[in-house]
Amino acid sequence: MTAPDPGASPREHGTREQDVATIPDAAWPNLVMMMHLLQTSLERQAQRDGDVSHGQFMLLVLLSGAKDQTRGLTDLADTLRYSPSRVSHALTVLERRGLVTRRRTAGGRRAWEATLTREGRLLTGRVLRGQRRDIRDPLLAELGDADAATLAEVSARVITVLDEARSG
Amino acid sequence: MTAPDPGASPREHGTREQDVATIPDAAWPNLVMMMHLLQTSLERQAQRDGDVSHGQFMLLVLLSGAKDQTRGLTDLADTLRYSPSRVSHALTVLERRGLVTRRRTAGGRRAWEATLTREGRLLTGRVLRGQRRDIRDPLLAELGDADAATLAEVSARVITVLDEARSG
DNA sequence: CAAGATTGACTTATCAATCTTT
DNA sequence: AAAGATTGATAAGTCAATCTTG
Repeated sequence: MTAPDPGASPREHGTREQDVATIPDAAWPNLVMMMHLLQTSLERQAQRDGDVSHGQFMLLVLLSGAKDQTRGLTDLADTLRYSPSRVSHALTVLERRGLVTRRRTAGGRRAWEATLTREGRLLTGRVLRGQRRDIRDPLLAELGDADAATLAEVSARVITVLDEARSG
Repeated sequence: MTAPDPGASPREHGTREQDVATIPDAAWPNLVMMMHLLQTSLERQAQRDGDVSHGQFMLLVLLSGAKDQTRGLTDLADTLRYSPSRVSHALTVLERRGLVTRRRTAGGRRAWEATLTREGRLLTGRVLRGQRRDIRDPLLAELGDADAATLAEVSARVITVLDEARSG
């Protein structure tokens, strides 16, 4: 399949040859389609290997990488751009399944924090392994180290831009 | 913010300096986070400028780029990896709003096709302009032509890989 | 009273079951 | 009967309103 063209200006091409000078015009539609397809893969895989949505899974991943497997709810929400409501609903489900626990933060604050349970750690590991095996590894292998490195850099820059657009 | 590390192997770094040889290890978490943040932006923008979900919007975009603004339902589903059900539900909403019409395909087949209405075209254009102005342009400007070109290529390759994983 | 979080109503997405046309 | 699409039940995400603690 060739990428469809969401976002490109409607214009005719004189030839079918790839026009190097206009490649940047394809950047956006390609990027949008790539993100869509990859996200779709990630969602299916998280559902299949862990019976969790990818949105829930990202919360688990954040916790699994945190000190004491614990982070504040507002912090989780800010990092992932989730609404407080979304975090709350998601944690309710995850807590019911015994994957996380919620408790008040120490220090007499009015905030709460979530902690990954042992079960949560196991599930997160299982889903991560499937993700690496079925999605990440084949993809990065296909790209090769050089392109993977470029992608890492570009992604980091995009993340920075989007972060600044939020806070700045 | 720095990218969190979903999918990276848990290992300690000896130093805080950026280790060039290990940049590819960051490719995956960066990519996952970038996709998440960008998708989030796209969803909010489509909702804001068109009162449609990004999932619905992509259907509109496919139609807007098609001959006679028309495509078969199965074709739409295949391209976007939507289930038949999802396409049907989405078109029901879009049709109710007067943005698309559904009719049987010519040629005595049992298939159906969807066509963008004039209103649908207007809305799609409006959302696309907002998307370009608020998301695409700032982002690609920040990246510069060279990186945008690389991103386009890499995205195209990823799309191909994911397409082959499906059909092959 | 305001920061921080939850609740409830509504929309979107998914999965299984069903209907329709050839 | 099988391709192509719809329907209906459930789960996830969003927005506005509300509860709670310092």
